[in-house]
Amino acid sequence: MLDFITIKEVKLSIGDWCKALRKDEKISQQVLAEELGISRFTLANLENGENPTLDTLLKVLQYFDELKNLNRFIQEKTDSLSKPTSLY
Amino acid sequence: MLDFITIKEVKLSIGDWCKALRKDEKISQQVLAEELGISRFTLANLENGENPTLDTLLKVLQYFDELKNLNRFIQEKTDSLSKPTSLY
DNA sequence: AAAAATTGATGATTATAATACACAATTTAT
DNA sequence: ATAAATTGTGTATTATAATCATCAATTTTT
Repeated sequence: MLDFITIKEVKLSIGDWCKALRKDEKISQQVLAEELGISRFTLANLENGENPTLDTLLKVLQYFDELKNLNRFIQEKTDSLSKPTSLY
Repeated sequence: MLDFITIKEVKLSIGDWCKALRKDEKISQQVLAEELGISRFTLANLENGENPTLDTLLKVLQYFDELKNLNRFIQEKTDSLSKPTSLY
């Protein structure tokens, strides 16, 4: 391995994702923040890899219709654990 | 569709995932919290679908070596957006 | 190149997540 | 069934995310 990843890196990835989603729809932080009912500062922090609440992240993902995909990803992970031990 | 998902549901999924990861290793909230340097209360809240910080979630995922997978998921999402518009 | 729009960043205040302690309720083990 | 361990939940306090206002810096538009 050696390719271990830090929490900070994941936060930056998440920030990049949120920014890409927003850019893709060509809306400003200002506008999106208003739509989500959060401050522009909070949104900027999320996009810049600061440490927001899970709620803030999920609000953004919900707006861009990414909640279902994420939920599927998570549930698959959970299911693979609760299964009778993948015998092979 | 009609199968839209709420933020609360995703939080519960995330909590279930974290709990499943912990149960899979057969360690208590107490022990895991100490390992992560967070309070047992914070960990319990995460597992019960409350609203933690992203940092708390990522600490748990890091412990169970799930950061790399998550990061890949996120970056794929980001890449698919920054690509030259999937022409079809 | 200038103007306009967008974004990054600061300080002060508010809201809330995190901590610490305790105890009840539940789950697991004997 | 009892005891032990684990987990959920309460209050009080502390740490920090979120808000609000503002201004500088950057990016985009004309």
